[in-house]
Amino acid sequence: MIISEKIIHRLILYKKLLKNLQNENVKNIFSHKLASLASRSPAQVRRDLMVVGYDGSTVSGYHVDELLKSIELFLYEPEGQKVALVGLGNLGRAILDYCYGRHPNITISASFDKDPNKVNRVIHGCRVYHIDDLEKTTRQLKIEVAIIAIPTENAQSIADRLINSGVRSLINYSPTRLYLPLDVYVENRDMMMAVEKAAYFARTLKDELK
Amino acid sequence: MIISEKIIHRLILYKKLLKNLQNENVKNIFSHKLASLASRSPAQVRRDLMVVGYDGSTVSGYHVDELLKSIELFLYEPEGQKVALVGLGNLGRAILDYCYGRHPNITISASFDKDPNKVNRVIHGCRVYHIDDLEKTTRQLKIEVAIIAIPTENAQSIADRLINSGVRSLINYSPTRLYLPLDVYVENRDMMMAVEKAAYFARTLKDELK
DNA sequence: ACATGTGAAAGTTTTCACAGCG
DNA sequence: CGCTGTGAAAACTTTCACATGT
Repeated sequence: MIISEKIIHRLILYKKLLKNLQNENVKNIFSHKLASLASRSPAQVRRDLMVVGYDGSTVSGYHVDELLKSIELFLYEPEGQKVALVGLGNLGRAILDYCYGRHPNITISASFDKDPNKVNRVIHGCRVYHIDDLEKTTRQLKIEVAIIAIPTENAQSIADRLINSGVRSLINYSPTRLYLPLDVYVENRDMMMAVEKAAYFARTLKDELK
Repeated sequence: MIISEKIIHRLILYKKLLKNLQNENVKNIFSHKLASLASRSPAQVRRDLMVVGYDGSTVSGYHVDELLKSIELFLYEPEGQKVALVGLGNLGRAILDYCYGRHPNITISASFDKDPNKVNRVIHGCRVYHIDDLEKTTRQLKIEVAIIAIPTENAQSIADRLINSGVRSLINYSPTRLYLPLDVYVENRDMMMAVEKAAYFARTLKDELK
């Protein structure tokens, strides 16, 4: 079966919400409750959970720990996955901070910058390499996911170099649109585009429901 | 007519691409060319452009300047819209940098932080206010769009305060999920969730086409 | 009773395919 | 011709509604 990006996105959200519930010592949850936490319909939650193959009980709903385990099993490589971060300006630093300690299996293991003052430092367990070592390090660490956090221009050439070094998935925070092979996953996160969209809906969403 | 988020997103993308073309002095463009720049199908581009009500010519395609003008007319409030930024850590600074000078009509006009060393400074034309002045300043400047760039916990209470001060649209970079009235637009941009999604597709997108 | 899992229906988005035109 | 604009079809996503289980 081929599973859509939307479903994956929601599974990751359910996982996050379930983790919160676990911390609050909630043991079981019904689809309608999880749905309301995720701002979705109960039917959608149930259908999404079909893909991970964990069955709830009709009497007590889903067992939080078990469901969490099933979703994680479905989503993640058990041996862990390494992520590279290109660009250690304000944005790169923020990404390191926001992601640090959030996931046991997925870690930002290398970052790259051209500033010699940053190279060789270690931030949140992530070593900073010179950008010239991008190919070598990426291959050595078997990195498959990369985050581009440089302001512009050479984003495309950085992306090409990453893909040539074995990276299969990119998150692009630069304002440059990237053109890459079709079997590479790219998520574009142009910050200005997000603001423009929000501005449009601030104008038009005044009365109608979403 | 009610226009979907997806179409708006693509229109903003077309606009950006057309701006690039304009800078390269390209005068006209066919739907198939714009489509390939946007990684979409020509039919989709033509259908999207229907909503802005600008008709291309069958002989030379779309006139870049005219089409750009039509899209902008469709998307933006002519008097301009003001954006608030809450949180001036690394992420907030990065957002200011990435958005500065990118849009004539939409500007980040106020930012908020609790650090007294930051308050009253002006960065890229954006004045920093103390977080206690959030309500007053937001109302005074008639701000309708806000960006939440604080790491966690009180994101919900900041969001509530923003909505109570007239904000209609939010971009949430915090890892906290926000619960707000249905007539408020929220875009959640949890950075870790993006990485997790990318990691999943790095594993599964190895051979199949997207 | 009440919640799950799911076939079928409804709704939404994308693509096809072609009339019409310079 | 080779393009646009668009009705109609196809593909995809969400919701409905109910059989089933406890």
